[in-house]
Amino acid sequence: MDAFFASVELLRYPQLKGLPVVIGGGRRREDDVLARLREVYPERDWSDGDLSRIPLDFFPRLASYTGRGVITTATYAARQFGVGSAMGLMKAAKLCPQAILLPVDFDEVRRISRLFKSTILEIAPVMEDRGVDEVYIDFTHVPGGQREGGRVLARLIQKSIFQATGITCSIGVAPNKLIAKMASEFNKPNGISIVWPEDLQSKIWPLPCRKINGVGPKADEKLKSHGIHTIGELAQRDPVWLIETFGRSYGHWLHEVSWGRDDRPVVTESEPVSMSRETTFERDLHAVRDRAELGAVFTTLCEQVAADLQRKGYAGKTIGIKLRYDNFQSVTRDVTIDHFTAEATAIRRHAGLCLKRVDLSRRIRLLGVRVGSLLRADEAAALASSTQPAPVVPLMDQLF
DNA sequence: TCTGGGGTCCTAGGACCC
DNA sequence: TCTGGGGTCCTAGGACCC
Repeated sequence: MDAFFASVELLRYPQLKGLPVVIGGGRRREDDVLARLREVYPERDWSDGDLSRIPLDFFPRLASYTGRGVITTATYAARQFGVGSAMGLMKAAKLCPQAILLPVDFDEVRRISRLFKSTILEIAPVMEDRGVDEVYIDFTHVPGGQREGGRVLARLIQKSIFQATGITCSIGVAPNKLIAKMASEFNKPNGISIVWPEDLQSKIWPLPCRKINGVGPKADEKLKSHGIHTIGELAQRDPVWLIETFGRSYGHWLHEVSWGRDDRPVVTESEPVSMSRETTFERDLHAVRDRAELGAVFTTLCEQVAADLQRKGYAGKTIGIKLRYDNFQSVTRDVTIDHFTAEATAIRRHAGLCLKRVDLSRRIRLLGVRVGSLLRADEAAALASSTQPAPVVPLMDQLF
């Protein structure tokens, strides 16, 4: 193996080990739980989230949940009941009513996430950010990165992350990102897996196709309908047939990944393409009957996107909205304007026009606002001053 | 038992220009 | 008036990921 890629996945809330706990729901009554716990048990250190000595009946049971949230993550004890990430909390309550429901502590997650990444960067500078709890690392040019197939370096990273955050992670090392990602799942929650090119048949081919990063529920269903369940079965299919069945690009890609081939580099820097804010209402709203409420939420979303853009230093020129109706069908509308903006009023104005182009007679469960075609704010400003004539001073301003 | 929020990328048709 | 091909941009929807 001449290149070594590692996929590192951080595992949250290890201190809840053994308890059936489900985390999720967000922004609801349960948000108060941690605050209440801090009040009731002020002597305890809540920064490490150690809940093991608190009476269980103190916590809200999942069975009493009535909202619309989904599970962010669940302990292994809760997963035994079939609950897991992205599952609706109402469904989870049926499967495991005794589970304890905790809100997500977003600030804490962000803090740990930053610590996790900065710790890795000190050891291995070629790192790709894949979200709050996941990164790819290129070990190839890290001194000692190839000793024992990468295991020595992986061990050092794992140990350093644990010292910095108190949280465990699993690491997969392989010749490319695709295999490294799959390898990182072999030895959860605190393992290291090395997969060599010659391990393809024994370790990768027996896996279900769904384990491939990029094969989701739809593609998996279609593969199954053709009798393809494992990656090995996929690898045996004629690439021409795959292209005919799944399209030129996706079909070719399926063939390549089934043979463990992936030459994507680890990307250390990237510019955002869009920024958005969206919200699902507690109950479905109607454009006419709930006009005031909808209007207020809409304005808030526009202000939030504008604030996000300004804080991060970007401006965009494609402004759009997203609606989800009560039947879960989504529609989007967007418009591209002739200049870059990060202003809430401008976003609100153009998004408002987009809103007029969709069916507003049906009940709405979600509303979102998006700004795309982003450019760094300084570049956008330079562009504006170089391409536009001197700004026209409005008549009223000239007069007064 | 209905399914969060924040993203990226791909596809496909149509407009428009050369 | 009909007929080209290529390239780019815009828009809408959808799959997928964390």
